[in-house]
Amino acid sequence: MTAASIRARVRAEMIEEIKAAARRHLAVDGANLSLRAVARELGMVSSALYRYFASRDDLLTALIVDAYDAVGAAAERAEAEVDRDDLLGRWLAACHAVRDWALANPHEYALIFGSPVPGYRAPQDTIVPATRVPLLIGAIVRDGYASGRLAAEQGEPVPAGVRADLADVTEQAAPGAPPSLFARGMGAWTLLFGAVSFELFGQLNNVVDDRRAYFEYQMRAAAGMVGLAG
Amino acid sequence: MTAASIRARVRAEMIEEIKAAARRHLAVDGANLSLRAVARELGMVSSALYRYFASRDDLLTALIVDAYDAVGAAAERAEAEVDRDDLLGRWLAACHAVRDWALANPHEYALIFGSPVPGYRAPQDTIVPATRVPLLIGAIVRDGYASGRLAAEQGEPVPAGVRADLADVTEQAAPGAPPSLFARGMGAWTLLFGAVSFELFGQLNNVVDDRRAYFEYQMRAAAGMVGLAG
DNA sequence: TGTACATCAGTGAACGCGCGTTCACTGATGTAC
DNA sequence: TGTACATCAGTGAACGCGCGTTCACTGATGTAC
Repeated sequence: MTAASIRARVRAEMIEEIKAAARRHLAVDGANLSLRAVARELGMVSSALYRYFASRDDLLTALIVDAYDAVGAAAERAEAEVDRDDLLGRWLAACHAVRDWALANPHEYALIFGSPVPGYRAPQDTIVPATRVPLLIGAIVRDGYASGRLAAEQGEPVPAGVRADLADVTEQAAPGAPPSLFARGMGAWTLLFGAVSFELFGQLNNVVDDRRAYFEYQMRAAAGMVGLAG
Repeated sequence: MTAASIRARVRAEMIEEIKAAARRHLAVDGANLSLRAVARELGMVSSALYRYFASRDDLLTALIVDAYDAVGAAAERAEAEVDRDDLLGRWLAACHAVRDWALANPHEYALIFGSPVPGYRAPQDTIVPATRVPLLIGAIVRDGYASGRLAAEQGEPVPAGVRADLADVTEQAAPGAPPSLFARGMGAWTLLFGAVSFELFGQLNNVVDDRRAYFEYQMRAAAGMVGLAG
């Protein structure tokens, strides 16, 4: 291992340490992250961070990208363990993985699925990681359609304009499947994150106790909307 | 009109002006609202605000209560205009009212349905206003059940534990209706706010163009979940 | 009707903090010859 | 193998801001007699 590559590795480790400290500080400041507080926690002077991130927004972007990647990877990992033919099982595994990740990392979840950060403009880098969960849902839907278990039309008819709007994204996420089916998948995706947000952001306080059972019920209902058999 | 009541009215108007200025500043600072900025906009010195609100958190609480009341009132008003027998129409009217209000007041929406404000602890005062929309959905569901058009059981079976959890809140929101039906209503409620949040927080960017048509489709699908006939 | 007193809104200075970012610098480590 | 130079991480001071909250005060307006 050359000296240069050691230096690069140390640098990469330092970047990870900075991000880890910043993640811990999300709990305190929310998206209003303080560079100086992060530096203090690492025993550095605040200006030293500029060796690693060009600005506070750049650090925030890195946290956002990591968070999308982490929740996406968690969902993919859980879904991959389920028998390919068990469509409902794949969907539920992904749902619970998203929820478990969110409960374990509430502030990172809020960073990506909560209120937009005032004054922060998301750069292009966040787009691809943000698609991992929708792509996963697309894959389930596509498999269901390809094997003839999911119908193109079911339940509420999807208006022609909406189908046209979704043609592109369907081709990317679930190639070969009809947009009308993908539209239902997007409904399930919406219900998934709506349910996690409600739980995390306190709308279920004093309403539901067994959060996991309630969540699973709602996710089964979402699956029913899509046509995933029980 | 007595002098005392004039003084009280002027005071009430001042409180409204402060809240209006604060609402405008939500757009800039998000939940990280600056008292000094609000005072500046009103041409006052920051300490003067303490005649009206005991602290920054108190002002935030007032904004939160107002926001819940505003979105609740908007939904109630729209829903009230629809024929009582048109359950689907009542639901869709409420949905569009929520979405329209959110699009017109995105920062207030984010304040109540976005990430929790770091360091802010919601007092009891926010609980009742927060229930207006769920209560409205409860009323639709109750009417549907009372008139025999909504079945107690439909779609995914609701686990016994979840039904037990929801017994109390069902009795309050939809007295006489079965918790299994109200659980479906909560799914619709979740999908409603999930859809609005996705639209407002940017998850639909570059995905869907005709946001209104897409939203209405998803809300019809949510209605289908509950059993509201088309 | 006139006067003494109380109430209350708003001021301005101060306390004791915090922040992101820049800049010239030190000193260690690596590279090229 | 040894030396001159380049690279790079981290320092510390500074710039120019911001903030919530307290406190003694002024002066206008209302109340009680």
